[in-house]
Amino acid sequence: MPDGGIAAGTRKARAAETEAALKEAAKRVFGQVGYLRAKITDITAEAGRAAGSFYSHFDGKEQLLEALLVDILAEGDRRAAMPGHDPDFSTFEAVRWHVAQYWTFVTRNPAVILALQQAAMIDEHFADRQRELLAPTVRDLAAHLEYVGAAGGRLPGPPLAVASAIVALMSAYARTWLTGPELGPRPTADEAVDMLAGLILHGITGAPGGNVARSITVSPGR
Amino acid sequence: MPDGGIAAGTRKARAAETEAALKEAAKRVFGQVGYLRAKITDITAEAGRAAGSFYSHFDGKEQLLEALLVDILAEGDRRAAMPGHDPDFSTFEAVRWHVAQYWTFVTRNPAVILALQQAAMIDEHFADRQRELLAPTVRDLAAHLEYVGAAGGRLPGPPLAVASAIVALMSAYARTWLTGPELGPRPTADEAVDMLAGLILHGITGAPGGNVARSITVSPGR
DNA sequence: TGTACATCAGTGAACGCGCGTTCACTGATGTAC
DNA sequence: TGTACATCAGTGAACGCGCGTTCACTGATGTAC
Repeated sequence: MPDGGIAAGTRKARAAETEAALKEAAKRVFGQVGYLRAKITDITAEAGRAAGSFYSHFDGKEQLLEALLVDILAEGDRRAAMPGHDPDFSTFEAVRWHVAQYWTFVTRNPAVILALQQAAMIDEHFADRQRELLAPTVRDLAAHLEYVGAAGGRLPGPPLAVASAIVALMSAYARTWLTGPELGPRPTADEAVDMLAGLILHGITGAPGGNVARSITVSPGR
Repeated sequence: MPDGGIAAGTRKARAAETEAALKEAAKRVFGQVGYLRAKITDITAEAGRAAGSFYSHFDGKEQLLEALLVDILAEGDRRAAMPGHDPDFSTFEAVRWHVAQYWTFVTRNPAVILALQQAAMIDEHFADRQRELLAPTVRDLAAHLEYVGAAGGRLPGPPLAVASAIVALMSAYARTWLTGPELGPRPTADEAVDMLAGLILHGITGAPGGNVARSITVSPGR
């Protein structure tokens, strides 16, 4: 970020810089006051620009959120090009891997995820967007669960319904974890992931807990 | 509800009637467009009253929601005066009983619950209120889980954290169930409760499922 | 390389829409005598 | 029981605040010759 005055750069570069500044400012504002309460002028002020500047880059707050979503999805796609994972869901490691994936995604983009959750409450478009975002995870989980069923395990319900419930569990718990405060002491990210994986695999009756060697750790959001 | 014109009743009765009409209208409007998008004039129109009438009864939308919360909590307290339930959480029945309790509460008051969830996103007061509302359930669950731990079971984490996750699971799944649409076919209320109870008790590896005799069924919201 | 004009990113005061909130008014219920 | 006045629930047009959005303007970058 070269300070203005020295090397101003081309027009396009300047515009791109402002657009990026607005996006970063929006994430900070969303993180502080949430999407619904965030005013356009909060965002421009945080970015150090005039109010009118906003509309040279976005049509409105919705379009800005949409742009942020596209950004994190693009990043997610890059990450998705990964080696195939273990389909055997009867091992703690396999389950934990999925939970950790999800957890990393959420903690990397907390402001955008929270913004989407809020936007989805009043805007049908973003409600759809949220479902789209979670659908691949649900389907992937459901496929694993069918494997469990085929291998003789007894699921508590149809694979798709159980997968939905598990995703609901993860996103809801992630939200309470992100926004706190909770009743007890807040678990660390690794503890939270261990607990969720244990709960998903074995419920409340006997689970490996956190004392199993981990091949995948949760990377902290930077 | 005697129609106006015949027996107008006393002033107080008339006022109480209007207040009740506003509350009922609010529930309908909240159910249709949600709390955040609901306008005061939507509510008064739905109740068949003039806009100004609203402020003879409530100071604003927040106070109206607060009144609705007090109503359902009062009803909940009446219900709470119930025979003590089985503390042994290793049986499917005991777990299912709790899930069914929660499910009944939510499906009886869907509009108010959804409104609270929305209000909690932008209003710290209602965020606190929501935590207050769930805290007894979390603590009750945690107590049961300690019992499980004492009886030799191995929990996936500290009782309070596991209880939090379970409550998060129930409320999040209830919300997707209420607001739909989901990916697969929507389970019935009994199926949903069976699945949640099975998931909580045994996770995805072997659970009684729905083929166990039920002592407590879910009463449909009327 | 230099000059004149065009284009564009960004500015911030002003505009105006939507909606919460007020208030003078109406008609009916309650009270005093 | 009857009359005159007070009080109150409800009305709906009007007001005004907050905030999104516009737009005439500025100074700098790009282009034409």
